[in-house]
Amino acid sequence: MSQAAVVGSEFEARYTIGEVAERTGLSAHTLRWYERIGLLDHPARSHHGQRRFSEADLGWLAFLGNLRATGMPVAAMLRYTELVRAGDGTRAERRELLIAHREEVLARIRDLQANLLVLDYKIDLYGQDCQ
Amino acid sequence: MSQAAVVGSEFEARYTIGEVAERTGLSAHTLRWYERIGLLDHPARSHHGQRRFSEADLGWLAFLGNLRATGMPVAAMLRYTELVRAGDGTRAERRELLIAHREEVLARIRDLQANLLVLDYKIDLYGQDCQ
DNA sequence: TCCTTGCTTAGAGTGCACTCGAAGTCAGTA
DNA sequence: TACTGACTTCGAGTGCACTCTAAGCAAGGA
Repeated sequence: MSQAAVVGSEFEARYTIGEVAERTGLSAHTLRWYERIGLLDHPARSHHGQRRFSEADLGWLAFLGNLRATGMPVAAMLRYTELVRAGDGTRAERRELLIAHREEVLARIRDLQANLLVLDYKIDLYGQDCQ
Repeated sequence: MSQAAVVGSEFEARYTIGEVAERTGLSAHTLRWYERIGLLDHPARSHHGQRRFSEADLGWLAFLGNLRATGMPVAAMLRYTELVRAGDGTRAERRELLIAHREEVLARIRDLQANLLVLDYKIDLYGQDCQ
């Protein structure tokens, strides 16, 4: 990590794309792609034109990571991002979107667990020695 | 469902591809594709050359459905299928394969639950009215 | 007779989420 | 001086799991 990253506020822009790639597990290509499609605000630039991401950018990427890890499609993440950009008037709608997504994730977990039972049963059968 | 489906043994072949499609939720196209790539044994044929699936075929498809629903890639399902075809000598290996898969699924569930906590937190924040 | 459902092969198309390549430039570091 | 890593556009490629089309034919039911 760069020395410049040791101090500073949430909005101070200091991480290079390479550093952010390492921290988030996304590739530099993907970060630029996120920016291009609108998932990510255009980050600050250094005086040489290189991207410099802030703590706030990292936080946003981490949240996108949560959505992604729970299987939200990019199109829905984009919708959410646009609501955030649209300001406080969209808070209720954002909340509903997250709640609907949570329901889907819960349903997926239940589904996985149900299917897991069948797997367990099959594994048990193999543990004995018929069929 | 056809009348012919009312009685008969596990190995009696009686379901048309359309009936199987309806029962499994897979399309007729996909069923033929499964057969072509080796996920499914060639089913019996009627005297006119049409596929006639047995109860046993349906059972196998249901099990494949479990694997699929837990996110097993087709390549791994194929590996498992080949082990089944190879006979009883592969039972230990099949069991290990299923156990390894179960571990992955459990890990995925844990991961979903962890990410869900963040979502819950965010939803809570929206429930109040800051940030 | 017409409609539905089935059959065949081989290949193309779909949707998602990246992922990479080309091709050239620029800045900082060892 | 050489190397590394950043920059640009933008289109093509990847991998997965289907999904469909074409084109023509056959059987069964209303």
